Amino acid sequence: MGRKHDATHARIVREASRLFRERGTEDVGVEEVMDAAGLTRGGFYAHFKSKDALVAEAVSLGFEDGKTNLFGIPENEGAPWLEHAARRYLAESHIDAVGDGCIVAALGPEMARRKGLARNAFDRGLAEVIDGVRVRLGKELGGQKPGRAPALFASWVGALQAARLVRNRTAAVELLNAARRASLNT
Amino acid sequence: MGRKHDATHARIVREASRLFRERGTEDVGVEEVMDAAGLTRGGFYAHFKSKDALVAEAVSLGFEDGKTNLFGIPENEGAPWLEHAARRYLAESHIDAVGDGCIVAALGPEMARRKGLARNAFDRGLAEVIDGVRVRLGKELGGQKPGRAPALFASWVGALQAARLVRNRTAAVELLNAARRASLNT
DNA sequence: TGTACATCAGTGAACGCGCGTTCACTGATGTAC
DNA sequence: TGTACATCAGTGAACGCGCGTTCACTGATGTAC
Repeated sequence: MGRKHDATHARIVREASRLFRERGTEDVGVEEVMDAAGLTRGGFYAHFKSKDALVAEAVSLGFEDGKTNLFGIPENEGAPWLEHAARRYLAESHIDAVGDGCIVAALGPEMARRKGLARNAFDRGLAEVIDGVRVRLGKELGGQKPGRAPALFASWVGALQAARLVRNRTAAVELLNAARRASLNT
Repeated sequence: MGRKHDATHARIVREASRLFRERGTEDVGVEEVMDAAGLTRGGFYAHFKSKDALVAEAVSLGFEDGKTNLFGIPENEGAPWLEHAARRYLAESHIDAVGDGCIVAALGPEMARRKGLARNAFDRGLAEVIDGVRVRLGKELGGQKPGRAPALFASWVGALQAARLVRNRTAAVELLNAARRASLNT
């Protein structure tokens, strides 16, 4: 279990996380993930106990990406966190960046049906994201409306999913903008 | 193509629509759908050209269910449509009623990745639902805020998905209530 | 510095298995006279 | 009303194929003396 092993492991997880977000966990097989990492199918089980274990790690990485995007925003900026985060999450570029985008928007319903390691990893990640939103929202609103965080984040997820379903790009961007305005009012 | 054929066809589509919403279109096979309809695998292709064709019909039926739930509300009641619809869509019972519930919340992201007949049926259904929301909202708000409908519906979808992901039932119901309150304010 | 051996990281072929799809067949229902 | 035939609706076995998983093997790297 040397450095090379760890680096390869991380590469597999990163490719898997991207592919799963782009096309779902059922449509992407072990071989395709290993191909993307520049390896062959057989080596997979030297790194993961099962595909479920890979999905779990890929999900956790997805949440790390998500937390970076949501919370990795300069705190000492003029505008409040909520405005920054809403603008970033509901950006037009997020419509296309499926593989690097929010894992809840990409895999939420599919994870809700799932059991095992992957589901556990998803539960943990989602709780962390919502807690993060709650904390930052609480600071800005001075402790009022503590229960807003989960529904607020959920409205962003729904908006992004809908924007990806709407074929008309202008309508999709308008939808994101309307969701952002609704988030900032109140 | 007699009456019996049509009745069987409808039964297959209904069972398929329920199973797909409950467990996704990839995890549910042709055999399981036929089993649920009390038939054997072989008869499937006397009814559908392909599994994709079945998914398309199941999706359309799902949207018919959804439109009935959203718009089949007595118009001559005291409270406005928006309040009725939000209360119904964001009801606690909708968390559990996956197979009979909103098909956008169940299959949205998976449909966004799809092509073919099923995707076309989904696009058509979603556009009809959003148009319906727009019309009813326009009547009540007297033509102001015409662009709110898509983001409003999307926020409901996101809230329902999130409520299904949250393991704590109390927190899930609070999330739905917060989403409802946010929909009614503004 | 060189040699011998152990461990590591990955290869490539093979395994069951379940899937979507096809097809020859069968029993039931409907129609013609 | 009865008989002969055609059509209908569904059966059950079989087909390729791709999947997750296993495993014997190999070349490269590291370690001991």
